[in-house]
Amino acid sequence: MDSRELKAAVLDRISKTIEKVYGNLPETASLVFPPSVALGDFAFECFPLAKQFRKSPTDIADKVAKALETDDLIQKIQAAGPYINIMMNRDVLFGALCKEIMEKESFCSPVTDTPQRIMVEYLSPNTNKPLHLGHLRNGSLGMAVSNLLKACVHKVIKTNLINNRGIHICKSMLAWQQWGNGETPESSGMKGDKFVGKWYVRYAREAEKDPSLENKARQMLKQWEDGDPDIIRLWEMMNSWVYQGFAETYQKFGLQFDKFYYESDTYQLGKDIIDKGLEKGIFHKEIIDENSHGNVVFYLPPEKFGCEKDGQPKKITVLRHDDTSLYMTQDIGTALLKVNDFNLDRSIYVVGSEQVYHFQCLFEILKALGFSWAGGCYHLSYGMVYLPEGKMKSREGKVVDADDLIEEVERLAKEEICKRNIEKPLSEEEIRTRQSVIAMGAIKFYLLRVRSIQDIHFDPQESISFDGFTGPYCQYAYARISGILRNAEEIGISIEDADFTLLGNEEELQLIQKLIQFPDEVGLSVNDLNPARLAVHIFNTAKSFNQFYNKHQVIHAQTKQLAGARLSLIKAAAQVLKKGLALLNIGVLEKM
RNA sequence: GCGCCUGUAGCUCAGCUGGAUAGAGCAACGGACUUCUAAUCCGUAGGUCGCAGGUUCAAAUCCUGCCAGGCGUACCA
Repeated sequence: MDSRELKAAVLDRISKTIEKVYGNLPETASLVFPPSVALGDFAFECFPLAKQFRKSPTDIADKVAKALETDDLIQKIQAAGPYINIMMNRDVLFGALCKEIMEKESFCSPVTDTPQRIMVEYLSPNTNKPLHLGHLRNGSLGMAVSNLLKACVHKVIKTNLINNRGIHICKSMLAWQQWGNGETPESSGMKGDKFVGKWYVRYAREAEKDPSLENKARQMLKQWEDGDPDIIRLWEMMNSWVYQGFAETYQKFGLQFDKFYYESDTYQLGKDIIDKGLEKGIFHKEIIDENSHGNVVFYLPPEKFGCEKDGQPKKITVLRHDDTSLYMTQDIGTALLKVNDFNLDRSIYVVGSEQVYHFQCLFEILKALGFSWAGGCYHLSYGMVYLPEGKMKSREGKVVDADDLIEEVERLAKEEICKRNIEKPLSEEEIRTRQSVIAMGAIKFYLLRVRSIQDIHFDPQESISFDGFTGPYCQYAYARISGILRNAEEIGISIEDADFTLLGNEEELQLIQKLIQFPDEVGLSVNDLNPARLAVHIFNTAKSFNQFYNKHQVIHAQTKQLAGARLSLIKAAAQVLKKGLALLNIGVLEKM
């Protein structure tokens, strides 16, 4: 019996009792958890019934509690004010549930009745600079959301839309062309994305002194769109450097993609759609005057987007007057391509919150174009990452580089690992594995533990901490359980000996409660596309285990029946921790 | 100006489909390792839930107004 069936069975008995007492089934009924496990395992609130039966909730609680009978499932019933507190049979609460968790792989999955085809586009880097902390936040979110949706048995397609064309890309190309002297990542010993990023920064520096560069970059963009072979060759070469560099970081940070889109492949489709839309009168070619430049624009519906000061509807440019495309052009093309390729029900865009307006406009345009699937598009936005000295600005080199951060946290993890294994030094290989799992866990957890809508104020000290509400704290709980399981096996303690009626102290109840709550927490995290909720719950589970661990013995318990029962409990807890962390794309270690 | 978001303990944040005493982590202070890994645990201290109204038996949570901060306001992405 899993936790949902367990709750449903309890609720069913309460509902039937209410019907017996008041003649009608309750209109709404759900179980909650008492503020303290000493009160009971579940609680039923009678507030909603007060209206239905025109009685005070305290009265109802009292009457229903008296009428409820104990049975194979329910051990004890007690009214407490407007609540009915329920204590479960220990054999069922601990035994059946732990067995379920240990044996059934899908124990935590809130499987949906209506599986959908869902695309999660995330990361979507520019090919003119290396990945930074913001990308790590984006990547952590994208992976976690994908995992969560997949756990519900949705078909998820993880996509990376590579922004490999446009004026900004030309800038790094121009700088390399002017001052690069044929240098390559290989000849300079640099990672490819770092190398190209260097030239982007160089451009910005030179452009301050020489404003004519802006025009040269624009010219180069036009040449690129016209297919100039020299420019295309240069572009291909520099792109390949960047892709190579990105691939290393994806691998290291555990980012996976099922499909790569390249804006160089999709912008043309965007242009075609806009041409057709222009014919149909969805878009409009501006007349050139002092206010407009002859661009192709879309007028946003005023009832939704308001008006300009002069009372005109707001417009948004979808194609430049010189026929070069913009971000919006490309995004329209890509959106259609995605649906054509994968027949999607939903399309999720994991993109920073500074672009909410852009996506509101994009989705509005898609709707205006008559695409029925436009309603399935959703912008999953996340807050900015601030540094102690303010907002990250890549053009000014004011960023936390992704590779640097990873390296730094790995170094700290290594220190901790070695400190703890002085007597029996570990192999280099073992250290590398452990430091990577711990460091990645630390970074990902730090980035996922707050709601995505919140801005993150990046504190270098705190971000790499392994204490408190962190990934390594959760991993450590798992490693401790693993240690106990190893020892138990050696000593010959087995869950076969378990007598679950011996369980029921405060710490055991706290822990089992976390395991019961797990599937619902996963479900709520999926509904809100909010991995932070799950992160909190995993942490609480680890904490409940640590509290239990500090106060009670497992393999040295008074009897082997108790030892077996506790072993079963912590083994189930380990499964939940592992599964939960895996949903956040965080690994676990048997030993730390 | 307008739009969106945020405002809860010294700091970073949960809680926001209204319900039992408003929680956690960090930092501070005091304790616990001859005992399954102390990357742990326990205790102390710390809060007019931005402000003011309203709805309700019940508001951090819902509604209105205001204040403060952030982002956006498109021929950048």
